[in-house]
Amino acid sequence: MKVLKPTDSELEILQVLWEKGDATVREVHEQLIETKDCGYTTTLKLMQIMFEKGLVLRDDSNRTHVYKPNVSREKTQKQMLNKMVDALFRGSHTQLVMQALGSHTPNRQELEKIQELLDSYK
Amino acid sequence: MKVLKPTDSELEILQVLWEKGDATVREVHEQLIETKDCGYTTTLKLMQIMFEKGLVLRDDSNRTHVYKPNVSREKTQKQMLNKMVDALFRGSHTQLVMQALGSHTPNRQELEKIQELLDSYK
DNA sequence: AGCAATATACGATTGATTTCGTAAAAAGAA
DNA sequence: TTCTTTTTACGAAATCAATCGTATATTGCT
Repeated sequence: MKVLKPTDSELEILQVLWEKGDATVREVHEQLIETKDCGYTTTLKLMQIMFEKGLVLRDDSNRTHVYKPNVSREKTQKQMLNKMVDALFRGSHTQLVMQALGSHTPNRQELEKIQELLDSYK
Repeated sequence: MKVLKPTDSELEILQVLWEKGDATVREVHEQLIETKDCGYTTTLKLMQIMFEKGLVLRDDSNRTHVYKPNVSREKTQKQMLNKMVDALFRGSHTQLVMQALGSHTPNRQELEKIQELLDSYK
């Protein structure tokens, strides 16, 4: 399986699809224009390209096509995290963890979750 | 100050400059071709563009210009980390930390470092 | 002085990303 | 049926990223 690297715009669309499970172009677009400014056909075109790339699946048995993700959130997270670790943290995951923890203080609940995972490694 | 988002190639060059402190195009290029394949003028052009963007400074008082970073590694890390948290982790730094920890087991020393930071939050 | 090596400048190309306009088909309303 | 709305398809423009070729200047060597 080849590695697919979603672009920024594609990630925005994947976000919506991951949240909803599946969605039409209209639904995705309505969500997108909350935070960015572009026309309907732009969203459509992007999703068509994503389909060609295999990033999403679509059901075109009805006039209004329904799209759903063909890459998992977790896998994409891992992939892009690894890329970032290589490009910015000299390959050290731990450095990235330290930086992420350092720039944002977790609340009590989050602390516990992290502690749990940490303990499982000891 | 405007947010500058280095491209992948620019990050590769910044890596070298961060390591060395400063460097000529030749020095950067020699390092780059260890891992990627491109011509000297390509590296030169990229560094010139980075200068125009303000990503690097350069001393052109001598024929051979000397470049140095104009953005810190740390700040760039934070910036791109935040972007990634927004784009992929629903804004949750903790989610990113969990994912990073989960996909790569830290060794004893790293565990301690993380534990220390964690403790400082309790 | 003449030649080779090295440096910068700059334009051009290629490919990917993002955007939009327009056309055509389908569905729905008057 | 006729008009409007919604949808997909498609092509094209605009921008950016990455690459290279060529020209020109400078340095250093013979």
